[in-house]
Amino acid sequence: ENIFDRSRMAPKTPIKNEPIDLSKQKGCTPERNPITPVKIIDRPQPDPWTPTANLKILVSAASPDMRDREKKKELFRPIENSEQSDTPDSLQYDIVDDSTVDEFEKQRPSRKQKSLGLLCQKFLARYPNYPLSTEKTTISLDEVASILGVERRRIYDIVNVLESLQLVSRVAKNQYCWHGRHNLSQTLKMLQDAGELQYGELMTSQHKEQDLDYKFGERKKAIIPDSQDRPLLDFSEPDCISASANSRKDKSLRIMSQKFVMLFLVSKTKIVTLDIAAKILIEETQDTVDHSKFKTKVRRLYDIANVLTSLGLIKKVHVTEERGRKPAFKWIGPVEFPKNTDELREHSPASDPLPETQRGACAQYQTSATGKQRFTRHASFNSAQPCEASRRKVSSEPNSPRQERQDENCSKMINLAAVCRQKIEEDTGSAKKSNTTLPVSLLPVPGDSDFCVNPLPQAVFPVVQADVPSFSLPIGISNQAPHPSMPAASKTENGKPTLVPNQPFLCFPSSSLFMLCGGLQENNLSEPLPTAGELGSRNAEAQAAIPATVCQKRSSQKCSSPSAPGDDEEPAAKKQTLEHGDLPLSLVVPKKPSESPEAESCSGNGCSAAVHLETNHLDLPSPAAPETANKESTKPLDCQEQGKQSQKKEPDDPPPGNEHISKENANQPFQPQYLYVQPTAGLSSFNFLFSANQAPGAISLAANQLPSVSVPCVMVPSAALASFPLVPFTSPLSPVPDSSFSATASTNFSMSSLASTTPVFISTTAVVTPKVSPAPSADPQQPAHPALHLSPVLTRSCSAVKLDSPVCMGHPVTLLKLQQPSSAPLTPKNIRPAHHEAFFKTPGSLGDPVAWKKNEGNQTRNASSVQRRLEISSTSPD
DNA sequence: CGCTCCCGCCATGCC
DNA sequence: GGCATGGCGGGAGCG
Repeated sequence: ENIFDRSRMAPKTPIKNEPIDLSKQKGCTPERNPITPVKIIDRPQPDPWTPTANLKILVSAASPDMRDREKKKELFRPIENSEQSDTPDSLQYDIVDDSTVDEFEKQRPSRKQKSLGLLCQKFLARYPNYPLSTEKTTISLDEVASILGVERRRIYDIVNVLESLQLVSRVAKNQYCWHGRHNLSQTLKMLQDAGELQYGELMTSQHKEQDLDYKFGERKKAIIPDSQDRPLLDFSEPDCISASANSRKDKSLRIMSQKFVMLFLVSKTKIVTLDIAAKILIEETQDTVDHSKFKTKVRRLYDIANVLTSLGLIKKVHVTEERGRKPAFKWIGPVEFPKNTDELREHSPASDPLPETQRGACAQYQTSATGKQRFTRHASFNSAQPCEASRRKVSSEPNSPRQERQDENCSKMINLAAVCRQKIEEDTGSAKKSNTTLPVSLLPVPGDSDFCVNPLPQAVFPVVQADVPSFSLPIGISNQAPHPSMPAASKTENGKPTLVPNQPFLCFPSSSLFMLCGGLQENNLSEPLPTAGELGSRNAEAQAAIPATVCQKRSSQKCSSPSAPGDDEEPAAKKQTLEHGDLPLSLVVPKKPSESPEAESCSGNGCSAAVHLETNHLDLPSPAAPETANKESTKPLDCQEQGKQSQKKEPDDPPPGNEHISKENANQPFQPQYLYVQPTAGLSSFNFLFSANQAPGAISLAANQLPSVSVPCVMVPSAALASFPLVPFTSPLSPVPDSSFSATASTNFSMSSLASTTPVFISTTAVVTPKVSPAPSADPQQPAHPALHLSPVLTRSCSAVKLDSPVCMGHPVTLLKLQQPSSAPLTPKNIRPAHHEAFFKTPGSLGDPVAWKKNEGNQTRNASSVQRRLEISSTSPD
């Protein structure tokens, strides 16, 4: 057969190598010949493979077609084999399919199967994210090409992008050196810096206008002066590489890749639409934009994006603009580096005492795998944390040997996680796109409009949960974990007011009332990445680690949010949600104002809100952190389950971590329950969501605040929703208290709008009392033993229980979560009232946003997510 | 139908 | 001239 092929193939490039039977050797040991392989295949036949064709084939096995196919198969097989053998990571997917499916199908490579992204994954699977410093892995292009069963040309595409990030460097002809992600964070930082210089202001410029920034209101300056790109970074050389080689033009792909990444890093929103990127890149090039060029650029960007996606640095999203929906990519990799800007930076390796490797791992994790990152992060965080964390938290834990271990573990875990993730993703397949749960969880992802739409069952919750927990955690908890980073980071970090959650929101049509039941968490948990499981194993250390992870998550998340609070997300998606949101949106924002003015500006836009939400999520997770340890233990299970369930998990590495956290949060404390109430009378178009968890007071607050918000829709964290089963109440409901609720609630609401405070509470717990009382006594929550302490399991059970019966009703479990915040010394109750007041007060009254923030920082956490939301809103109005 | 982006022709430049 | 690189864009797969 081989021969056969050759004959066909032959013509083109002379056989660089001698005819190799790639097929055979590949499987076996391709290694040796460095030579350029001959093209593996030429496409034997023109005939399109159609399912039908397959059938035919089947029918007549002997047909020539069959043969060809077979050939193809073989060709591909090598890939599969390599994958399998090489890396577990690789999708098993294919394999499975193969078994199940006809061989034919396998063979026929669908376009997807040949995608650059997939190819890149396979490629990456072959090498460790963080190779030991000692070992240098060299990559032979020919070898890889043959192993992966693709043309060299494709490998160039991958390698060029990887090289732009310094994951590899060119050593010699046909030889590249694999560096892994150790330097990734550094590289990204460099790019970020460079990007700021070049584009910095730019982000805004005209192009952007349209999109992201623009929306956000960032006014960016127009242009960049220097722009022209010099090659920003010539990483390549730095490494070991011999730079000798690069002369060729500018190697646009490499440069484009760097610039593209820079755009993300510079972008507040972290979302870059292809067209904008193309325009920017073209401009730099200075060319006049001509359509064809534009198209070409876009094609290249897709190539780059595919690789970056495989690296887990970006994900595809859609930005909805006035004009319509545009393809865009969102940065999901590490955002903050040590830079000054964000707190996050702290994480940065610099501070870390850890060995490079470890650092690398950290970095990797970020980029790469899901949950892993967290760990790494936190490890790094720990070290780093001091900065922020220290402030808030107590001690930053220095890196202890423990950390190192953790790191190691982390790396391992990460790998595992990565693998798992991949699998999951694969399994999930398309799923991610839509939900991207992971992303969500990880990222707050508000961005994706899609998300908004989709309530995911999965992971998302974290967000919700996060809200509460986060508060607490950050506050008190932090101690343990150095993590302060986590929650703190987002929120506390800087002392800024906590961020509002990033959570993605769900929009509900104003309709009747919906009860959301808590308990979802579990589901959410599902998301937990394998990583978590792994982590769990380690758990022991976990505590420390966990927090770290949390931190990481946060950091990651935060990064996004904090750095660009407003922008974070997607604008588009948000927009949808935002629409209503405008008001509300603004809410969130406040937190960061300090840092990002932008955010503020953005806040105006819905965007900010989204961002905030995300933040919250982050926060939440953080709180969870402590719990995490516990969870971890549990997690493993969860993970599995999750994997199945959630599948969603996406590539985002971080998410997993978050997820975990979230889960944790969810588990314990919080099962947030929300009520969605349509406003009956008073408010014309308002719908409210209440969180059961929150103290009644909170609710009441809402009412007060409401005025500011007049949105037809209520935004709910998607996560939350997802987690909860929604029960639509058509109208007043069942007799159950709920019904009462509904009634009351509605009234209240209306009231609220008018007056104030009656809080409507539905919580299962005692809370139910609708205390209208001004104060939200919040206390009910007191219980709040730190959820953390609670064993996740217990919590779950509890939640479950609650849910079960009344659940629908929304007996919400109010849990402790609030308390968690308790960790904070403050008495929640006391505090709350204050908050509430503040919150409730009209934004205007708020006047002291600062106070708010303060409160938030401390108390806020205590407050339920809802409150926060409110708060946020209030602020924004400001 | 339009978004994606695979595929591979062919230019560029080194040896 | 041979070969390594990689720019580039036609056009097909896919949703």
